[in-house]
Amino acid sequence: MDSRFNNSNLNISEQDDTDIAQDNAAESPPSAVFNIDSFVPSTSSPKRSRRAIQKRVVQIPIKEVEGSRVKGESNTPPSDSWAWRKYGQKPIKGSPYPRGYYRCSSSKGCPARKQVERSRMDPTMIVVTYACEHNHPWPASRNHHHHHKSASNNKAIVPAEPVAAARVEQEPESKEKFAELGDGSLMSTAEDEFGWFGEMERTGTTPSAVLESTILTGDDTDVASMFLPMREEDESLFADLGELPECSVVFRRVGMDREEERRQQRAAAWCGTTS
DNA sequence: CGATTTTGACCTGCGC
DNA sequence: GCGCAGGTCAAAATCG
Repeated sequence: MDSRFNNSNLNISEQDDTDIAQDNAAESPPSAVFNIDSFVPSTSSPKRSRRAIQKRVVQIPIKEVEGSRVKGESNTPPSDSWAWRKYGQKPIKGSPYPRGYYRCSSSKGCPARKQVERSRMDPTMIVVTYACEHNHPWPASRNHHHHHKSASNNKAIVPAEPVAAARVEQEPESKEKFAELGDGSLMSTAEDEFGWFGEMERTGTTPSAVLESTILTGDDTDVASMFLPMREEDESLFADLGELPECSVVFRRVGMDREEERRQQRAAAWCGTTS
């Protein structure tokens, strides 16, 4: 239906965090499509938590990122407007490409994280998953001053701020499923539920695709609020996203947690403070 | 010299 | 209970 999202180049998928939120997943989709793991530190028990987490997935053509020259052209995180510090990398089971884990370095306790990996389906695409708390805005980009990439290794990561993201994964074998998802349910849902979805396109950002999802855990009370249109914060987030390379796909996920606020509060404080 | 990346070890959730 | 996957930590190495 949405020709815009119909590009075979883009793949958008949504994952169910149901697992995280609830033990019984109505249907556990085969590992096929996407799996979103909780970005949340294991410290928090996945069972009933209330922390809200936003996740956004962005797909960017490697071309745009062409930062990989000598290094391992595996996954070069596209530069956004925030600062990130890589804290890990792991090979992913069905994918020939590793996944890099980044943490926001704009502000000290910033909880924002992001994962960067090459799309299995489209090796030409880089999938970036941003994750952050729903309630707190990303820290101000600290790289405002110097915005050159850290040349440490050829990596071009400019300070970026965390947004929230979801990770997109695709299975080589279950492309069909994927297609279905991307095509219909998901997309429509997005459109219906979120007006911004459409706006984004208009904005001229021309992202390949955008997806937003809300993850609820335990309570549905907040669900409503979460689903509602985005707030200022969200907007800003998007604005930031606008900086992303053209054809990018953005997904967003929101989840809620309950305990663990402590940690987050701290973090939030940091980020929110905009130190 | 400080900020980051690299990389293997460690930890946790999940499925069998 | 064990092993697999995925995510994070931490120490050493690098970059600027």
